[in-house]
Amino acid sequence: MPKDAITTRAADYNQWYLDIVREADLAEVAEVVRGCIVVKATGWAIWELMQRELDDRIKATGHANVQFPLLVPKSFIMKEADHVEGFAPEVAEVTRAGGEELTEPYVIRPTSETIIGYFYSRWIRSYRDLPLLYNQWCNVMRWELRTRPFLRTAEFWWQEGHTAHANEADAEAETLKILHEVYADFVEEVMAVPVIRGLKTEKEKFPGALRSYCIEAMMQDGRALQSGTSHNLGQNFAKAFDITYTDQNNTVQHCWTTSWGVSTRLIGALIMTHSDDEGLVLPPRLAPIQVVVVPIYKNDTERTTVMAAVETLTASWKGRLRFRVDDRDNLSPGYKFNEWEIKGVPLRVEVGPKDVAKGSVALARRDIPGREGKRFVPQAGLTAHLLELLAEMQTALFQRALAFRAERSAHVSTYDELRQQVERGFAWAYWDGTVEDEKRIQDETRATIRCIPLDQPSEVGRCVYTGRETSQMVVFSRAY
RNA sequence: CGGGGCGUGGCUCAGCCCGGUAGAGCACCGCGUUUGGGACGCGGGGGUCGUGGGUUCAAAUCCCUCCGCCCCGACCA
Repeated sequence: MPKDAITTRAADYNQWYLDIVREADLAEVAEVVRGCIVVKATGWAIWELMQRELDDRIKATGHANVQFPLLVPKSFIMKEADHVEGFAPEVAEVTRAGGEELTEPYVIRPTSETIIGYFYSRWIRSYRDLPLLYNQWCNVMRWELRTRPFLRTAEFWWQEGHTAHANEADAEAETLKILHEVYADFVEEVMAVPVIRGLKTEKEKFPGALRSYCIEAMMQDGRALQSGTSHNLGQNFAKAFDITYTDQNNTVQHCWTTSWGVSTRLIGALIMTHSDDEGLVLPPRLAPIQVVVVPIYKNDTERTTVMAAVETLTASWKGRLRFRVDDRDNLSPGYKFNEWEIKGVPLRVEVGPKDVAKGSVALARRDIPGREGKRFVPQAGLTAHLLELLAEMQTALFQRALAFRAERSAHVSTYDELRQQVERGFAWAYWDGTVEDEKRIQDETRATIRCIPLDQPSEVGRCVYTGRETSQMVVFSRAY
């Protein structure tokens, strides 16, 4: 394998990203299906680990999993005005089946608010049926014009939660609970990716929502990646689909609904937050293989001794560590070192004849690439040491990402400063402009308001664009 | 969807301008020597040159169609 298989970030950030996806064997562009990818074994293993962590949190907050159909009657999509406008351009339709034209075409779900709304209207009768708290794990399709593996593909995999509540306060509480207890908690604790929790502006909110909340992360090129959204849909979908209930006073009321989702895009966020020019870097909690063992030997005698030592060493790992012993006989150790580095395995243990003699192993950590991250440690107490190191790396990656974001963030008070700051990262600014102002800024700077952070300053300042006095602080950035 | 670039063994590409026997490196298979940071020798297998059409005695090469990919913009989880 050529040494220059991965373009450096400095040379071409986009190409670097594509190289990582390919070299780490996460996914492949499915050339025969426009805009789609094949998620390969390693990529899917990461997604499964993500799913498990998210699913635990979704259930811990009282939700149950269900599955709705892939196909949605086209008329359903048309029922909520803003929703139609938002999604119409990117839906794929099924117009023929069973060898005949369908009387009503189906769309392949771009999201399931409408079909779920239809069924909720049949299921909900009384306030006693509320709240209704369901989630589904599925694939969806949006016919995107420009696609990139994980970040934007025509088909992607996600979870979409859909809940119905008796009143606005309950729906709002649900929306925020998901944002904090499920999404932000998962992304920061498990992915080691720091996020800003915020509210979307009118311009950026979900089509059909009353309010959209989001978590925004900063990638290593300073651009923002929306990593999760949670929407308070108000009564918009309830009205479009007649989702009503009878309250304690025997009055018929429209429900308040929410929807929220995170997708395989998170894998893109993971790559672009932690990885380096050597390859993928995975936080230990999401690494399908946390420790790889590379045995080193020159002949069969050495092989036997070394493999016996490896067997003893790893005996207590089962169930405590996700590990693999790389006993492939046709590749040199050096090749394996590089391969596992490219694939982002957090820790590598090398066991050779000298180690067997000295009771040591060589231990390399991925967040410090090359020989620098390598040291010799005693075999005694190795398991505990590995577990400690994994925990330490998890924290170190988060801290490193946090420091990077801080370094690339700045408060700006003039439009000129804003223009300059969005070239390198997040620009925090007081804001009291209109949707039109926001569009104009996007035209001029290619940056948008990523969110209105939930933590707002107590002081007032002057709007970076209009100069009006305001207490509202927003974050501008270029985004994926 | 606009502008630009590109489709040739699995991968990266040469060949195309100027039509005439499909090539290289890496990867793969076999044997042997190797193995603590991307090993080496010898032998071997593998390509309807993206698709469809046209021109020609003859097309990877020239012309048209469609499909796909990459980059830059506009739109989006």
